[in-house]
Amino acid sequence: MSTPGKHGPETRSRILDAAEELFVEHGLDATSMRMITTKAGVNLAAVNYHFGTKDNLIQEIFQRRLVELNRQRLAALDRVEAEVAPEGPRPSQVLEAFFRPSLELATDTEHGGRTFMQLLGRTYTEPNAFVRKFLAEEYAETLQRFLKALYDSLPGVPREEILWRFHFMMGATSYAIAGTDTLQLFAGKFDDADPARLMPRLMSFLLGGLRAPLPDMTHAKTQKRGRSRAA
Amino acid sequence: MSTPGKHGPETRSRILDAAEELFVEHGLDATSMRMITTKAGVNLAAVNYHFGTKDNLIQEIFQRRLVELNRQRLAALDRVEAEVAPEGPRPSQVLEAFFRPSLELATDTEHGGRTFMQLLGRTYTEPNAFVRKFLAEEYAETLQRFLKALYDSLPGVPREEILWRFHFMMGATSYAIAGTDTLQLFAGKFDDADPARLMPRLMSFLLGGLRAPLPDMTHAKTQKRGRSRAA
DNA sequence: GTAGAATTCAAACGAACGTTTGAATGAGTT
DNA sequence: AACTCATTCAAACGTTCGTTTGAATTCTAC
Repeated sequence: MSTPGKHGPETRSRILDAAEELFVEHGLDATSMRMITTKAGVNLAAVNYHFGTKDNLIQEIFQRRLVELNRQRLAALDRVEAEVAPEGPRPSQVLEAFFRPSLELATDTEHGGRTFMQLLGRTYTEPNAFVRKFLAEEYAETLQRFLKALYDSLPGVPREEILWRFHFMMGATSYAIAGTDTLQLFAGKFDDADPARLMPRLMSFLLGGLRAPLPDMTHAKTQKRGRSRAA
Repeated sequence: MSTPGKHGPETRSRILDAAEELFVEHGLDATSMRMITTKAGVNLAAVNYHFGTKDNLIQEIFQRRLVELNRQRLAALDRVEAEVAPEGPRPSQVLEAFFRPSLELATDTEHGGRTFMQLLGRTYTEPNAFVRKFLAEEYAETLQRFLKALYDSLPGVPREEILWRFHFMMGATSYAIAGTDTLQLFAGKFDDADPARLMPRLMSFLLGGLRAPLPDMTHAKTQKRGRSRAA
């Protein structure tokens, strides 16, 4: 079936790399087959020959990266769980295991890692049903394990709150990676996008948010206006 | 045929409402003129007649909401600045002035406010150049005033750090509004999407992140790429 | 060196896109 | 009544889309 290339084994990867860049630049829908094949320097029909459909191409792009990314995340979680056997890992260690691999991938400019992470961040909110479906499948196991680890590391905190805060953290991280230009458009300056400095900045913020005092939900149902107390 | 013999100014707003919903559901590109006019129950040519082009329609949808949203934000900032004349507002008050109007708009299900805020959250990362351009223009003044207020409320904290954290906060908020279904896909349960409970949850998280200890950047500078070298 | 499979290629496919057209239809004015 | 002007309508415009086709080309193996 998928017997490796006889002719030019480069063609497949040339397409993948070109498509990845174009998807980041223009979005999934706005990137046409002709743009991809032109940039890759291959024939138009090559995409359908090697990948079948455009959706399949998209799926392969995400899979080749996500499988490796989540493998690293789970390995990191295994590591910290093995280290601190008795009491289990601390919340900061769980967060590090989850977010550091993605930030390190976002640092890699040589192999397109940064390109892909920008694409991934944008795709979390992509309405495309096909994309959302396998994104959920690809993340299911990883999310489940990390949420459990986070629950265990924060005994006494309602799981619903942890889930929400994990949601917030993923949003902050995605924007940090995907949309440097977003705030750049907004705020002007912002020349310093050095990803090596991003990690400590983001981790401080995420930990501060995760460990913030729980909100007072006593009259949250009807509350329209009013000042939630800040510690 | 579809509208029995009546001419009316409804056509414009019918198109706007239908388009807003469809843009949220399928994205800007994937929503066609024919989908919009069919849902609105108007003739295909009506969009071009009333709005000129599809891009103009998109722009009008965002403008009619964003102008009002940023007006509310600035009014709220004026209010807190007038109240606490001498020492200036506290960070929590600045954040409230910025984020509460958007969350309240996201609560409004009757007039499509929630629909629009989901669309807006997704659009922050939209590659569409046309959309990004006027989004930046529309936000320029508001962002500038709020960043200044935030700088003043946190004397001694490097502005670069505040800018980053504001970026993180916008990311977390956008995801909280736009992508409840994102985490829902990931995590399963999550039935409770009551926006009235979202506000205190989010504010606690944001304040915790904003006031987190500053990261230690002592040796983050020189390290460019991964840890290929042992220290 | 020739058979046969794998890959590339130029060309075309039908469908869907945003937009334009020109005639039909309505309400308001004189 | 007739005229005006804004709006609606069915139909078509040219373009681009993702995909398919069938012949050429290149590689592998005998």
